[in-house]
Amino acid sequence: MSNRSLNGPREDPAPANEPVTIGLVARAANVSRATVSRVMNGNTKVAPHLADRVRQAAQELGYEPSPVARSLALGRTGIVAMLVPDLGNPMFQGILHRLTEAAGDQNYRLLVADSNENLQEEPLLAIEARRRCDGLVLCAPRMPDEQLRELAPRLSPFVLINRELPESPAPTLTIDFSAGIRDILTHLLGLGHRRLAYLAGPDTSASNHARLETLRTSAGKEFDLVELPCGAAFADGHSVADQLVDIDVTAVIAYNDLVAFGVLSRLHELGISVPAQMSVVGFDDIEFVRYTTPPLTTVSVPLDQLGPQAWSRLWALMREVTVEPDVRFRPRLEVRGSTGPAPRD
Amino acid sequence: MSNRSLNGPREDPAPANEPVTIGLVARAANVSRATVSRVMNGNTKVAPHLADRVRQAAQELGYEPSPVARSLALGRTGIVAMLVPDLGNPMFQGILHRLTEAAGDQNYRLLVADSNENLQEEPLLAIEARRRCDGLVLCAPRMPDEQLRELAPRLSPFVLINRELPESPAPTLTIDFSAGIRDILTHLLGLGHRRLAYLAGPDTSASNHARLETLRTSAGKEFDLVELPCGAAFADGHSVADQLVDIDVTAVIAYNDLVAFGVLSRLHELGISVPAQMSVVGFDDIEFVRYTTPPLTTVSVPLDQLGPQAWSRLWALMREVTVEPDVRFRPRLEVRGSTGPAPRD
DNA sequence: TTGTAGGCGTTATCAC
DNA sequence: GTGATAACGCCTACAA
Repeated sequence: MSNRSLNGPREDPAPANEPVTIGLVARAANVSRATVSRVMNGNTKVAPHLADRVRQAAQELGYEPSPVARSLALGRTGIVAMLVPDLGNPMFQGILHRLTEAAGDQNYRLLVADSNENLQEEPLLAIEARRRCDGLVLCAPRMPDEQLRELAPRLSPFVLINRELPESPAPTLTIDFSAGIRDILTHLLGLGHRRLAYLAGPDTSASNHARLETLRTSAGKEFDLVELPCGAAFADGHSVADQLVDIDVTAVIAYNDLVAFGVLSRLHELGISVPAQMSVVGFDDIEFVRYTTPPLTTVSVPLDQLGPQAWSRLWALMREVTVEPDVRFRPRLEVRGSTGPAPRD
Repeated sequence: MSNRSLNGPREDPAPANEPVTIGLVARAANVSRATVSRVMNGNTKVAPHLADRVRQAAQELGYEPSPVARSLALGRTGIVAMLVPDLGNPMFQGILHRLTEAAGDQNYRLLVADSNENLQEEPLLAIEARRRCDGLVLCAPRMPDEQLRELAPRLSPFVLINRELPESPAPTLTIDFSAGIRDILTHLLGLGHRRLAYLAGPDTSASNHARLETLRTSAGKEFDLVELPCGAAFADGHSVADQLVDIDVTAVIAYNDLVAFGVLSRLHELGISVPAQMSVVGFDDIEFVRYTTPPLTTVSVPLDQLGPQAWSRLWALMREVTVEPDVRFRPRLEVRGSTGPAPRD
């Protein structure tokens, strides 16, 4: 049993542990609460000797304004929220990192909500998160357009990340997945590959649809396409890799880097050499894939920019100033060691 | 320029866009605000027909209680914070993920603060984060004992993660780094390695000290130890690997998995075969290292448990009930493919 | 059961 | 410049 919550011997005999509020400081400094408030915020001018008294009293009492009370009085919390579909996905790590950083520079804090891919709860979570703060960065790639649209008014101000929403009422940051796929195709076809596999992500995923559509419309003439249901995680790639050997493809396009990494691993276990026998391509360019063996050819999505760009738009929205235009990030093909000429056979 | 912030044609002609508060609902339902409050919270009994009127009014007006106002009135926010030294480190991803999940089950949200390894700001950040919510999970492995100790009263209730603090006033979850190192040594010595390198992490890192100390006290009799300053990131491992070839070691112990991964990658580039020519060991067992080539031998730290365990303690603290005892997690050696018998030479 | 009224800790608008 | 005083939106004794 812990005794940590027991009170030690009382040290302050007098004030019976009165919570240290602005009123207490005011009394101690013999001024009004208004004056204490002014000193703490430094906006208005107050007489130097009074200010000193206040500061000293605050110091001695260990006073600090209550953020909650300030939030209520000011009508703003100094917090923004970000909702992600799966905190476990490394993709979000960079976004969160940079978003926290950017927001922090303006003295805003970040609340993170994780819907855990639970589409039922997502709308409520978003609303709740939003209500707790001043703005929202929403990443909900699986939410139906219609639902998102009717949700929008209750989420504003917010910025939308990593998904399309035609006629979006909110600033939107997207990634041109189609362009990325086209780059990959050009690359692989140039290497002589004519029969490709696509390891599909979750079929609720908008970005998976975008990839798939581009692939399907391109397939047929120059190359054959085999679609394999897979998923979005390491383990999915790892376990799907066995199927690859049977279907006679020379190159694999994975839904994302995690999957590609799993494939790489499994192929190695199977003794299939990459890229000599099989080329593998990822998507996202999350940090560590340049260190895989061989380093993964992938499409680099500028994840690092997503955070700051989202922040600057949200910041503009909250101040009601002009918002920068939407941007659709053009991914960049990163050719590394996991792709090579198609085996002659 | 975006026209998103312009108001569309006013749709509600009557109530001049009055903010929808509890008072509005009360008027609409023709009851007192107290009654609305009671209905919304469902604690007290109110007459069914009144309750219905209230619910309907709330529904129509789109009313939802303000979390900020509730927080002020109730004296609790329903938020907990976690402070991490570097959100970019994958190690925290799992912790955050699970912590968010566990807290969410109790309807608590998570605020995340990232000190970005800035030791100056860290105390203020911790205090600020804590004040915004009901409790704190603190991960500050570089903060001096003394400072943390004097900070403690202002952070309470909080739980301490991933560091030691003798006589800690807060519940503490630590990892037995020494034991992990000892396991690694036993493993490597058993494989015949007699000359090892340690790639040191940041020298402000408490966990680095723990590892180092164990290594140093063990070294000398059975094996030689070469310490190489390195760091905590992929890139650090990658760039330090070149030095390994010159110092004639047969095995490397990396500060963490990231570093080990970087080493693996560089060794492969250099044509040095792992484990035939060099064994490599990591630390942490972050998710993807089982997929490296070869899969990384590492010490598995039960990161997944850190989040939930931290939460349950914080939860207990906040409710002022008995707190579970501290736990020092015993890491488990995961022997995979990156270690093997020392080369005969 | 329901309403009245006061409080949660700040900030902001007034007079002085 | 400074101090009352009224918000901010909600909750909860207490009284009816």
